[in-house]
Amino acid sequence: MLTAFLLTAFKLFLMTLLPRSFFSRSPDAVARELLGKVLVSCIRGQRLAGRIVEVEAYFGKDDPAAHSAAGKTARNAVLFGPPGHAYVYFIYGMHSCVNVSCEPEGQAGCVLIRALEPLSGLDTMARLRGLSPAKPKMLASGPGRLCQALAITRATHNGLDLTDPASDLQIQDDGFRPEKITATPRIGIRKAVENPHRFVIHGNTFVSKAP
DNA sequence: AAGCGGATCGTCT
DNA sequence: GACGATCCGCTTG
Repeated sequence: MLTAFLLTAFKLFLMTLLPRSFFSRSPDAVARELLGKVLVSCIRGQRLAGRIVEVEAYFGKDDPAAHSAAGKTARNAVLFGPPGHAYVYFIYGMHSCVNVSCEPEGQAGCVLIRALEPLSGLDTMARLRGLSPAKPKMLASGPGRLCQALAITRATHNGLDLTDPASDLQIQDDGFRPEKITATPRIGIRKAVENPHRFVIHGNTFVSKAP
């Protein structure tokens, strides 16, 4: 009991918030290095957290599949702002998906977070997902699922600064480093289908789809 | 195990 | 007025 408490305290102590400079780079580089980091959502004082195990890179220039391909609009404006902010969009009439803006201000690259390995707050995640009992792989394996599990919506989270210590949505580093990363084509798009800009932690069972 | 279609609505043409 | 960076349940094999 005491040991568990000390381990938890030590782990929290080791947690660091990723700085804005981390995100002010190419989406490919940010995507790869986001694997293994921890996405944290604080909802009504509770900490819902999961390790990022699957991501996709989208580019501000020369990427027909990106939401920013046709230029800046009210919907995608966050992508053209400073790096390290949440771009949350609503899709198919019922799902939310969350991205992190990358590259310097004015360039619209981003990384779509596609799957988490749940770490804390699993009971609440299951309730938010409408699942009982909680099957861990059903909680946050998929971009729509993870937003539902962490209560992320466009109305509440779009534009949040993920590098702000006071933010209710953060990305933290707990020291975990993936042993091997696999690159595959991106999922669910119809343009630029071939380019391998989807990255997963090799062998992780919480990815949304087998490689 | 894999494939199909319905649900559902904000955004841009 | 069409479509989409999805999910789920149902069907078939």
